[in-house]
Amino acid sequence: MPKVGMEPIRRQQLIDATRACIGESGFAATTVQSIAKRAGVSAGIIAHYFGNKLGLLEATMRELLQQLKLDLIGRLPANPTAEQRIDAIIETNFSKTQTDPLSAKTWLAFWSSAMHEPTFARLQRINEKRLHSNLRYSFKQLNHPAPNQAAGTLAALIDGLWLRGALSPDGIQADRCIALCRHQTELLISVAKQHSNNTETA
Amino acid sequence: MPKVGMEPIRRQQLIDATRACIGESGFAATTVQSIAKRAGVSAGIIAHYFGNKLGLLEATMRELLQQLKLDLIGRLPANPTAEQRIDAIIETNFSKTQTDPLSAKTWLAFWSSAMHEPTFARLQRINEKRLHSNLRYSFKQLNHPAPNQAAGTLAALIDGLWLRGALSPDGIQADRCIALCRHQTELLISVAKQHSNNTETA
DNA sequence: TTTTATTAATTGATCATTCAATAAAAAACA
DNA sequence: TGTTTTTTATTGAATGATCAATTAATAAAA
Repeated sequence: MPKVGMEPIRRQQLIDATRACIGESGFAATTVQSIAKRAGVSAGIIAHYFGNKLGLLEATMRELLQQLKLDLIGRLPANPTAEQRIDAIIETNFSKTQTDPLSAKTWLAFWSSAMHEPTFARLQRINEKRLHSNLRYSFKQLNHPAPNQAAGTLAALIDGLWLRGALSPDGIQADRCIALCRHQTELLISVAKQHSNNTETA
Repeated sequence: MPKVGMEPIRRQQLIDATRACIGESGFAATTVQSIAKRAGVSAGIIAHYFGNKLGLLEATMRELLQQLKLDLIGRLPANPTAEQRIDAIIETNFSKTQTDPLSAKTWLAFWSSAMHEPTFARLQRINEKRLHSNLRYSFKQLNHPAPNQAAGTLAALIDGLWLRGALSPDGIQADRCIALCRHQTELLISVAKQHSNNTETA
């Protein structure tokens, strides 16, 4: 049956199947057999395209991160204001593609594996730092007196809502999470404005 | 060698060993062999006291939850004010016993397993609800206009700081987390007070 | 003599990886 | 153009390791 040029097709099929398996059954129950079966190919092909199981898992996590990155870029207007940037970050993190139960479970599975798998830990840390520095930059623009702290608060709030949603039987309530994050942002900005007024009049 | 009355001793040894194994090597690498070895007993004894591996894991998670519960009770003064109650909750969640890297990793491992293991999911949900309802009750006492939302925010912030710390190479920075949560609580209370004034003068 | 405590070895299942075999397609060659 | 060789794509079976659970055996204590 072999046709030429299957590599990109098979790679994508296998990555998709991996996401589906992890989301559906978790990391522990995701075997190369179950992935191959879902992708409709033989298990041996995984070694051919990804070297081994870890290689496939790494490629899968990379794609999740890439998707998140592109999603944010797509939501950012040209020359965004600080408020717009924060808003785009919030919306991206609670977008449909990120909060459907399958993706949410896949993310959390990778997060917990990152504790003991250096490959995942590295990727996870890059993502975490990007979120934090994007937020910090925005709060700096808003003259927040403690941009680092404000960014840490909002980043943790996003991750926390995310985690609680992933573990909840109802899944992530995106609208409610976005509303909560927006409200929190307003709170943090109002603190920044009060500070601005105080230093101006001082 | 058998002595009588070993049951409580062995149970505790095995639970401790399980926590240590999961915290050190993660869920995937924690086998009954590795637990038994660390506890200095034979693997067969696990079946004798806990039925099977899942039974031991469940007992381990129960102990983590119990410890958290007792920790909070110990920190609550008699007839606490709402502020005191919130403060005790924050301090408990970032206490030494909860934030040392081993415990943090063990918690996160159970959280992610809860996605696909109903036994863990049930226990995790009970804990989550207790945190939320404790906070909601306190914000209600403070006349916060949206106690449910305020509780959701602080609970998510706690979990988020917790998650980010568990995945960070530096571990959980308890002091910083507590300071952040306190600051957030003040923010939320100040909103409550403004609301009180508005409704009084209206 | 029965109960409690414990081990070490066995069993059977599962899993990732490797490997030999197969064949279509492409390239090299005649 | 026709033929041979090489490359690419794929499978299914084997290999060997690992693991949870079971079991038979042992012995102290009641």
